[in-house]
Amino acid sequence: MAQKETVERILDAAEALFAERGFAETSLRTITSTAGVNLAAVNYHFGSKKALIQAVFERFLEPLVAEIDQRLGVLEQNPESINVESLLKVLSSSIYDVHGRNTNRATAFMRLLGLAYTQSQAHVRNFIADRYGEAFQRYARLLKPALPGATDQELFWHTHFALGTAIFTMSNFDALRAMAVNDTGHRGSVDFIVSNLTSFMAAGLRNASHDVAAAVGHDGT
Amino acid sequence: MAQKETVERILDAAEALFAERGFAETSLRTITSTAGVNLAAVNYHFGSKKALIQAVFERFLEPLVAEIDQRLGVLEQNPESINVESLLKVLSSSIYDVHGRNTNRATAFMRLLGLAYTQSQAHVRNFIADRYGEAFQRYARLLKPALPGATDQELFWHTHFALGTAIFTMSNFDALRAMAVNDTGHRGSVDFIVSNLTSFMAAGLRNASHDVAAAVGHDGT
DNA sequence: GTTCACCGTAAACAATCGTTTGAAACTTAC
DNA sequence: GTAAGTTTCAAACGATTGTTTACGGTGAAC
Repeated sequence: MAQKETVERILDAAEALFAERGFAETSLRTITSTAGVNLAAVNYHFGSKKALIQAVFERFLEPLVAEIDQRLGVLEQNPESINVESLLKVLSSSIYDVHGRNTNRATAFMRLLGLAYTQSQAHVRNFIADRYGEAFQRYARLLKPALPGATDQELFWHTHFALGTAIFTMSNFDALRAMAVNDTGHRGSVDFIVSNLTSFMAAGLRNASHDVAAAVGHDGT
Repeated sequence: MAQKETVERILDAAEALFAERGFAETSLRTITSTAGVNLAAVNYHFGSKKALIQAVFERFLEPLVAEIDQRLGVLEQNPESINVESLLKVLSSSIYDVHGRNTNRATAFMRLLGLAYTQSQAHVRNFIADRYGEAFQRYARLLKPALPGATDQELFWHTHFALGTAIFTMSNFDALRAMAVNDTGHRGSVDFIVSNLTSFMAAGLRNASHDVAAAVGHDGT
């Protein structure tokens, strides 16, 4: 029971603590103490703190990307069913299916994804880009014909706008829900929020290109 | 020349370094050394690192919020001119006018705004909420009639979706631009990106409500 | 010329960080 | 039961962190 238990306990604790406070703000000592293992165990099993961070991402991204990839394969067999909404649905459904009803885990991971972008940790971005860049490119290839009329530049920025919308919302999910119940009296079901989020992203992707053309010259310097 | 020079040199260096690496990742020693002042000067003039962080935000939020507030006052005198686009334009124009053509400062400023949300620094969020919460509420009051047909719940979530889009883009501005030049060959001018961002947010705000109604029951549990 | 308040400086402070060490405890295999 | 290999452990390492101290310098007030 030795290794596997220790390694997974470290990963569980690290995942939760990183999501809660960030990478630099979480020390190995708080990780190992909440995991109930010795301090040296992290460097023994993972080698370094950076490697631990990457392992946390790897554990989560591996099954998720596999699920997305498989669903994209299914979608490609019915090309006429490919559109913005169905492509977005692939993502939300994959997250939901891979990590099931464990909403805490899913939101914790989304916060991690957001932190990977925001915290300067370049090695995390490089790791993700190296490891899963191919999957992202496949997704982008399918999205492009679903948004006819958009230039490559527009496609890039609009997809990252949509990505940002999702990451921000998920990474602050609990805080936003608390504010929502305070402001509106309704907490909002997960389905309700995800549906609204998907609609927002789809509307932005679909309509931004048409609206922006008149407002600015496409210099792109 | 003593005090003013030192204080502003510290603020300049801190602003640039915080934007570049984040708060926890920037030590007082690197701040004071790039500012060319003594290490103890930070604690002497500001009291602590937290107070320095707040001072950095205060220095650039103060004129910005004042500019936004003034523009909202102008807008309110022509109520028929109030719509989603004009309200979003108030924000982008204010940033542009306050920090002028100094693109570096503006993007650094954007990253700081994003970091304020993302980095767990609770004291920053509390400071901003206490200081500038009133201005945010005024903006929200003007936005509501600009989005007729949306329920309070939808209004809340969609505005926070838009907020997330902007914050994510801002806080990763340089990284996204680097990816853009890699993927598309174009870096994208600030005007181009801001225009696309505004269009994306406006499209999302306008159209999300209509699209979502059919897709999910408005349970909001 | 002395006082006084303010500012800059070098040095040290205590705390915390990630990492390493060397030996004990354990598991596995023969 | 012994040897080999793996995992755990307490302790320490060197480096870096934010903060404080004690002292030197400056310039205006009177």
